[in-house]
Amino acid sequence: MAEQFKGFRRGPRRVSTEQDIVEAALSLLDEGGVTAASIRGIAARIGVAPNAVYTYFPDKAAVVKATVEHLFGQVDHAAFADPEIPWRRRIELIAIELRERLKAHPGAVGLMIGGPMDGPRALALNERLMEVLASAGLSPTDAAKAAYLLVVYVFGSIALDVADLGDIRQAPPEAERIKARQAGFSSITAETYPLSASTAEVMARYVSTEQYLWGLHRVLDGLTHPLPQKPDSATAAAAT
Amino acid sequence: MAEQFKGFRRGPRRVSTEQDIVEAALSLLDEGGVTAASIRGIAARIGVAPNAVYTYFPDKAAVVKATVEHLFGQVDHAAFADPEIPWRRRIELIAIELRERLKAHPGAVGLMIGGPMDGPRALALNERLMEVLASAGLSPTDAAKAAYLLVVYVFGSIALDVADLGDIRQAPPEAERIKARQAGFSSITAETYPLSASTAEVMARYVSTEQYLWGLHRVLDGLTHPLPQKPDSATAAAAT
DNA sequence: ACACGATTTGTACACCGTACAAATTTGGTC
DNA sequence: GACCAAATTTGTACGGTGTACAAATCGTGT
Repeated sequence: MAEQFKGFRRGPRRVSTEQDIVEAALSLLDEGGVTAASIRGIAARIGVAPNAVYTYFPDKAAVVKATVEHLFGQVDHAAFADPEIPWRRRIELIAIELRERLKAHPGAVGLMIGGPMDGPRALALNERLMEVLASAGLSPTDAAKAAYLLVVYVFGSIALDVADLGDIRQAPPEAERIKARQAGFSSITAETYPLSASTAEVMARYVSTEQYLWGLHRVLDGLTHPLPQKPDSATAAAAT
Repeated sequence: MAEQFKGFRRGPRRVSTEQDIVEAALSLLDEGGVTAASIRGIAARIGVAPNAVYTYFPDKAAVVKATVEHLFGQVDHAAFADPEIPWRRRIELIAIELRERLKAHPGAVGLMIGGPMDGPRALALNERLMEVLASAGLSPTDAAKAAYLLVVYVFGSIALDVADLGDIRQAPPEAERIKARQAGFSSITAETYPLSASTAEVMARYVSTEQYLWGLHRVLDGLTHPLPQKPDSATAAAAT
């Protein structure tokens, strides 16, 4: 222990640390989106030259990675550990917590989807999920697969929620938008597709927490009560 | 009709069209990832000055949008329309088709997650899905919600599949990687989290089509056979 | 007081998206 | 065939990005 700590932090540490950088990145992300979270912007916010960041992080990717990890660290695991709460409710609570935590930083969500979710805290979340599912009676293998499925649902849902689904949410396609689109790439979107109005409505409506939880429970239903599989349809296709 | 077509295409159309641009963008995306698909790169591939692209597209975002739409256009809808095939198998077929089509262009997947999926072809896909679910006996409202859930699962699954999950897949964290990480952002990842080896194993294994379909069918199970809801847990939380 | 090492900074390079005006090519009209 | 107008391409340029390199600065142990 004493030997481990021998090499003390030296040098002119004035303002910046890893924490400062990550926090600056997060705040910039919230204010101005992904584009605002630049190395130069981060450095300017801390009051430091851009290159100073490279003392603590080798890459910008590393900064992003650390920021994502920082977000995962804010997720409260308390509900997971409480054995008083029934397991389904526990998962529901953590799904809500995760969603609210991530939706607080929409810019960051775009960063982790397709990005680095392999940090220790992100994996720890998956680990806890598996434990809960195992305690619900699932076999270790099924619990692992189920945990992955749940993660997919939660993140996929949040991603599509936060995503820029264009102007579907805000307004029906007016003539102006159509004109602009046709001017932009006419030959590609020249064909017409039958589109009912309900599609846009549903996508606009699904952002609610209520429907998020509805989907979550349908997934849980399928996990805990899988239907007996007929050998002719799904299994046959999967075996190839 | 005749009046509509009066303004004929004039001018020196030598090499570039919307199609050429999109195809160049896609090929560059496949070869070098997102960073390679730059306006300058696309223009260079067609043998044109970078600015020439802006004749056909107002933005780079428009190019991305068109590329994503182009991908959706490659998805074969045939299985959807065939009433001979049982509906569950139809959904399975389209899920496989979509997955294979998207996995052929991993770089593009990162583009659409959190990106523009509001094109006519993307919406048409959702529309067909709703039709199949409705024909399976679901009410229009439930069909709409179920379609959204399925889209979330399919895209979330593919996204996590294609995503750079770090080195989890490839190798266990060796001392070298740990050292590099600690050198990069020591104070943040200094804490240790309990991590079982199975987490990494499961994530590494789940890329298989078999498990992708397993999850799909569990979701379908939950959709077609939702458990009777107890008023104390989920519904109470959702009502708030 | 001195030196060492960690940290910060200045400068610079290659790349990005894209705005603007000038040049080029084409089709239709006289 | 000459001309015009419109569509397309290009040259140049600006501000932005990530980041490599060497020089300068500062805190700390001896």
